[in-house]
Amino acid sequence: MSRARPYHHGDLRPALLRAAADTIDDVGAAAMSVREVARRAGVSHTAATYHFGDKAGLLTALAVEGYRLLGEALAAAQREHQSFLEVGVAYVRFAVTHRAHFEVMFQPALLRADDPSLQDAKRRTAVLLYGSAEADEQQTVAGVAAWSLVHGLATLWLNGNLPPRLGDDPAAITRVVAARLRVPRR
Amino acid sequence: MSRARPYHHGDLRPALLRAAADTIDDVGAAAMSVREVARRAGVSHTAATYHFGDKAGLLTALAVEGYRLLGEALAAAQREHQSFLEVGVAYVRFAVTHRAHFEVMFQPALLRADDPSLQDAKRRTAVLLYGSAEADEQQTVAGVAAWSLVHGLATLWLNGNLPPRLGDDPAAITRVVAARLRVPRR
DNA sequence: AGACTATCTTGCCGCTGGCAAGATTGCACT
DNA sequence: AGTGCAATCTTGCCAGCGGCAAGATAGTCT
Repeated sequence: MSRARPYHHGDLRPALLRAAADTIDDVGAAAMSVREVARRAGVSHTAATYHFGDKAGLLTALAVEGYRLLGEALAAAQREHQSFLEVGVAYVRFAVTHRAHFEVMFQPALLRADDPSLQDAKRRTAVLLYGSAEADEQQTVAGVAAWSLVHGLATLWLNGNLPPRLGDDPAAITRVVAARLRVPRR
Repeated sequence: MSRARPYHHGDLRPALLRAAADTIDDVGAAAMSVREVARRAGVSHTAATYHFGDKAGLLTALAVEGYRLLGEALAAAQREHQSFLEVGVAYVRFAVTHRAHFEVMFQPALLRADDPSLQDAKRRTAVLLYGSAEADEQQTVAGVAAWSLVHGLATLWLNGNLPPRLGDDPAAITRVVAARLRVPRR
């Protein structure tokens, strides 16, 4: 067989990020181990440490990737629908379809909070969600309200704290629930 | 010295729960170790295992306690203010003043999801927040919207994702932000 | 007093994260 | 084409962790 795994992987960093996301999907962020992630990627656990420094570094990289993906998803929703509501739906959809990323992004205890790329990613997302620093206060409040609602809805959905009677389609639930929010004044 | 720690602690279970909450406040739920909790309580780590079965059992007991405390806080707010909004404020206040409990309550991956006392506690809280199973759909949706908003606001506050310009008083922020919610029809 | 049970400890195991040292490889420069 | 160098990955090691089995201690009931 030709593919007798070469000494140099060649594309290990993204492979490790994929393996980490898969592992977290399976066992949760808290139970994820660097060794298991490395096993899935077919390398030793210190190979992961080499690329990310330590476990927190790996999770931080995953969170940064998550903020990037979320930003793209939200921008795409805004572009396609020109609708505030559909951006919220895209937020919940992202949380549900990227459980691992979403979970890590909002557990700062697992991350290197001082990492510049992380701070950058968070700042960019914040601007998308509640406007830049120069926005007026009303707009900021409206953004925070909307973000809070969809964020809470997504997390409550993910950990099974929503009443079953609302059905099992997160997007549909979001549309119904978010309707209770007063439309933001432009 | 008289208190040369007797073989039998006498009140270990609650002492361990307190120690666990303190530890989580310090290092986060993921980094909490049974051994550290036991050290803080002055016993061996297997003493904790004896009372709670395993680590998930300890965290489950903490979550159950959290649901109970939250329920009491919400009921008190309702009783004192007769205000839907102030119940939401109490929710956020609880999250901020009981970080450890709050963190554990909403991370089911850390818990024994099948524990009857946990399911019971969750059910009771759900009734408080979005009405009983017999409530009409409109009321349920309004409850879910309100719960989502305050839950999202609390978690975003806890992990530093809110814009600084809103100030540093969670209760005040809640009042401003929750005002964006349409008042529930009675 | 003696038996029984609840509570807690010690000793052990495999797994984990991180460090140090060494092996392998690609690349730059000559 | 070869040679030095830096990047990439491995092996070996350590203390700390969670969980199990066995044993020690103490309160309770008769």
